[in-house]
Amino acid sequence: MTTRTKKSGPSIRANDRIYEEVRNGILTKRLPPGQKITEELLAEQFGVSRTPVRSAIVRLASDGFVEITPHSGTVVKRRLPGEIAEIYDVRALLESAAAGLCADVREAKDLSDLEQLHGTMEEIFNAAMTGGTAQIEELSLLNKRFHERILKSCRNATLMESASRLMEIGFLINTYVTFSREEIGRSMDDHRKLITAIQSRDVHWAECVMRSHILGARNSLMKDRVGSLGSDAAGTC
Amino acid sequence: MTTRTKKSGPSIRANDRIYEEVRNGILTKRLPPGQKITEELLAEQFGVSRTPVRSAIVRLASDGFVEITPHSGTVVKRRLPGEIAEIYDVRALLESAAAGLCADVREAKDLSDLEQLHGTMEEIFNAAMTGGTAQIEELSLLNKRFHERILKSCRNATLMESASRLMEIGFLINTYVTFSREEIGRSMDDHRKLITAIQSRDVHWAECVMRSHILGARNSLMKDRVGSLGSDAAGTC
DNA sequence: TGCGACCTCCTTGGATCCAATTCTGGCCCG
DNA sequence: CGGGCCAGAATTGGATCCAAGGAGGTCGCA
Repeated sequence: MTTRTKKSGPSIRANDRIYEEVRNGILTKRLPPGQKITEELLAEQFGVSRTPVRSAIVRLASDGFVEITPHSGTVVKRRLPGEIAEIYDVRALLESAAAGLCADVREAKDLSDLEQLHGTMEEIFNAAMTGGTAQIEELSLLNKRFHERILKSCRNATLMESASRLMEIGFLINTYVTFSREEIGRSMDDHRKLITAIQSRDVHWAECVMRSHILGARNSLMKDRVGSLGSDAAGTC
Repeated sequence: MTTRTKKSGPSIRANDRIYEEVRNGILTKRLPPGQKITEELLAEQFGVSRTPVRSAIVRLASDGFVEITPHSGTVVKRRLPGEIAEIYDVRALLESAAAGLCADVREAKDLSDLEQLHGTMEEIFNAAMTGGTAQIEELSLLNKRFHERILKSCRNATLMESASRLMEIGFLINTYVTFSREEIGRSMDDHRKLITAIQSRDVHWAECVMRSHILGARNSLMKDRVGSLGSDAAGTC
């Protein structure tokens, strides 16, 4: 995770802009793993010198998005397939704990936010079911927000940060992996149950649902098939 | 965590040297929280230009050791007291899982390494008991190695990395916090039990011992007292 | 023809200079 | 006497230039 430097007011460092942009490119797979990144080229594309580009690349490397080999070059980091399972295992650990804590404190604002996020997701999903084209990217984003909202509500910034970090790297892998419509439906059911568990302050239930939710996604990802929905379904967890 | 750039052979980048050195200074509290860091000064101290210093600082910021405010300066990051509890809570989660996994696979090399580390710690501790001056720093380092060894043996690099990251930040806080001789003794008992649990492949026991071990340390740290041993005892977990 | 050494080009690492911004201290005015 | 404003100094951000190291191609030799 990057300790973001405070961007106060109108002064945006080229540094930050480039970091953000390139990171985005990597997450959306516009810059695929193994893609070579040259400072010169980026500098040209952004209309700046190599200096801010270098800063951005150093940060990207520090955050695990790219890999620098001295005097040779920088490439978008390749992730081994096994890492997917690892990441999801750790996410299951951290996020189930977060869900439990969230159920324990159960603040009204947390619940209403989760309800709203889930409601929007259901709308989009149902629209897709009734013939509309699935806004998969939108669903994926909302899903991420849902998980992040639970992490935030556990009142442990360290836990939140550790898990967020893993989520981002995870998305870096599974964005193009497809899930079936059934799997997405099950995922949304999980979210529903999660909200209910938190609502009823059932710490243990919340933990178990979250763990099951994430390990389920892990299992789906492990049997790398192409999915029965479209060709562009996105991660469900 | 920093994705360390491969330092192949004899070519060491000034970049890396400075990062390592400053990070070390922060961990040993030679550079206390809130300490201002100027590129110019560091450059002078290391006999290089500001360029590699800037790279190092960017990495340090990315790894959460310092905080950059644009055009203003860089300071060693201050950690709120509450973060200690947070970090130990998450460590308890991650490392107990690692201990369980370690007990599950139970490879001979893992056990012998742990035995050896523990043996050395006992020697130093006993020497201190019989009148010798306690090598607190040495004990602290061995303790860190012990925990890292368990993390390594769980065969999940992601888990290891997440936990290591937290351990380092933790040491950043509690290096000067003192533990009593009794507490250090209890901590070593925990390690002993941990080895036994792993030896007998008792996954659940290993998990519980580790969790208790870390939460115990968390509790000790929370009642920030000065301790009954010397004035320089170090973290026990 | 295959292997190895060398050489050139490409890319990054570091140094230095200039620009932009923010902080500080002093001064003026109310 | 206090607060706000302005200017200078200090410090970081960015640009450009030069150096160092590595990868790939080519030529020569066995």
